[in-house]
Amino acid sequence: MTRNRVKMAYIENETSRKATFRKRKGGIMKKALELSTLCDVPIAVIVQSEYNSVPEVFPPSRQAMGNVVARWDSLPLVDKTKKMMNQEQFIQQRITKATESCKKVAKENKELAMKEVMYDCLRGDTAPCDLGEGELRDLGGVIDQYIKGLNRRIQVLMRDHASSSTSVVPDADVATSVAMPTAEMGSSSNVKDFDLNQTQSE
Amino acid sequence: MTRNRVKMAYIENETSRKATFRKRKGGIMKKALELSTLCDVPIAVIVQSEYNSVPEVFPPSRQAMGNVVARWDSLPLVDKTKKMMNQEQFIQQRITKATESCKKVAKENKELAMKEVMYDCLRGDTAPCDLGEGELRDLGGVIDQYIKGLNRRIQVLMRDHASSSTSVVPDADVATSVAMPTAEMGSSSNVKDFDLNQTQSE
DNA sequence: CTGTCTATCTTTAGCAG
DNA sequence: CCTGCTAAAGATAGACA
Repeated sequence: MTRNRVKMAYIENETSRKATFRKRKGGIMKKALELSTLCDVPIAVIVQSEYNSVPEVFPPSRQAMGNVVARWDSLPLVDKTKKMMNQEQFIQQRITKATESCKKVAKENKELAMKEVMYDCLRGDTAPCDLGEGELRDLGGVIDQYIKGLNRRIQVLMRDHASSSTSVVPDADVATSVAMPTAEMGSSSNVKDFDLNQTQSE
Repeated sequence: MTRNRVKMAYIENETSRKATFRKRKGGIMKKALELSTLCDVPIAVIVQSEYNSVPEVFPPSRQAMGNVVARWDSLPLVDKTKKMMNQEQFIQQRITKATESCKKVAKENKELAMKEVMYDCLRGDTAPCDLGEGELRDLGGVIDQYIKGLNRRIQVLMRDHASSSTSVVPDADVATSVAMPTAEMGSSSNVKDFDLNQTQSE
C-alpha cells in the first residue's frame, strides 16, 4: 500500500487535524526539550489551539517560561525589527531558496539528459543531426566536461602507474567512474526529483 | 560503520554543540511552521542562544508573535498555574510513564524467558529442579497461559472442523501459532529493548 | 561558516483495538 | 479519549568540500 505524501496544507478533515495536532504538538515539545537539553539554551514555546482553552507551553515551569518571554519583550524595538520580517518577506525568502535549488536540479537534469544523448550518439543509436542548435551547444559543453573528466582520470592512472611499476593499473577503476551506461538506464529513470519542502536558516 | 546513538545530554564539544544547535533550531522552526500550517493554530517559539544576541523567533512576523505572547501574558494566573507544573513535576511525570513502560517490557521479557525455559523442559534440555521456588511459580503461570492458548486454539479448530466436514483441519495452523522454537532461538536473542526516549503528552 | 551527502535514527499518518 | 503498530517520510550526526 502506497500512502500518499502528506501535503503541507490545512487539514480539512476534523478528526485527522485533531490527531495530527496532538501528535505534532507533542513532537514540538519534545524537540524543544531536546534542544534545551543538548545545547543548554533558554527556549519558549507557546501553542494555542481551539482544542484547549489554555495554551500549551514549554518549558513547563512558569518562571522559566516567563523569563524567556520577558527577555524577548524587553528587547529594543530595533533589535526585534532587525530580526523580524513580515510574513510576505518570510515566504519570499523560502521561494528564493527553493527557486535556486530548483534551477540547480533542473540544470543537473539537463546535463544528465545530455549525457544520455551523448551515449546514444556514441552507440550510434542517435545521430547528432537530430538535435537543434541549442541542444548541440549544450551537448558540446557536456562532452567537454566529460572529456576533461576522462583526462583527469588518465592523469591519475598514469601517475599511479609510474610510481608503482610492479602492478598493472586496474582498468576496472576506469570502468567504474566513467562507465558508459547500458540499456537499463531509461530516458527518465535517473532524473532527479525536486522538493520545495526544505528547512530555512536565518 | 555503526554510528553511536546520541545521548540526550549537554554536548560538551563546542563545535558539535553549535552545529547541533543550528540544525535543531532550524528543525524546530520548521516543525512550528508545519504545525501552524496543517492545523491553523497560533504558535510562538522563542529561542535564545549564546550564539545570537537576538533570539530566534517564530513566527517571523512581529505582530503574530506579539499576539501569541500577549494572549499568554493576559491569561489569569490561575489558568497559567493550572497548566503549569514545575520542572520537577514535569520530569517526575516522564519518569512515571517511563517506569510503567519499563515494567511492562520487563514483564514481557520475563515471560519470554520463562517460555524458553518451558521449551527447554519439554525438550528435556533442562530439569525443572534446576529452578528456584519463585521461578517455578512464574513458570507455572506461563505454562497456564500457554495451555489456555492451546485450549482456545483447540476449541476453534474443533468448531471449524464441525462446520466444514469436507476438509481436514490444517495442522500447519496450529504449528504456526504455538510452534515450539528450535535451536536458533538463543536465550537472549528475542529479549526486547527498552527505550526511555518517549514523547510525553499533557 | 555554509552547504552537501549518507547512514541511521525519529517522527508520524493511517489504521485497529 | 488513549495505546500500539507499521511503513514511509523526515530529521540529523558526522564527515567533508
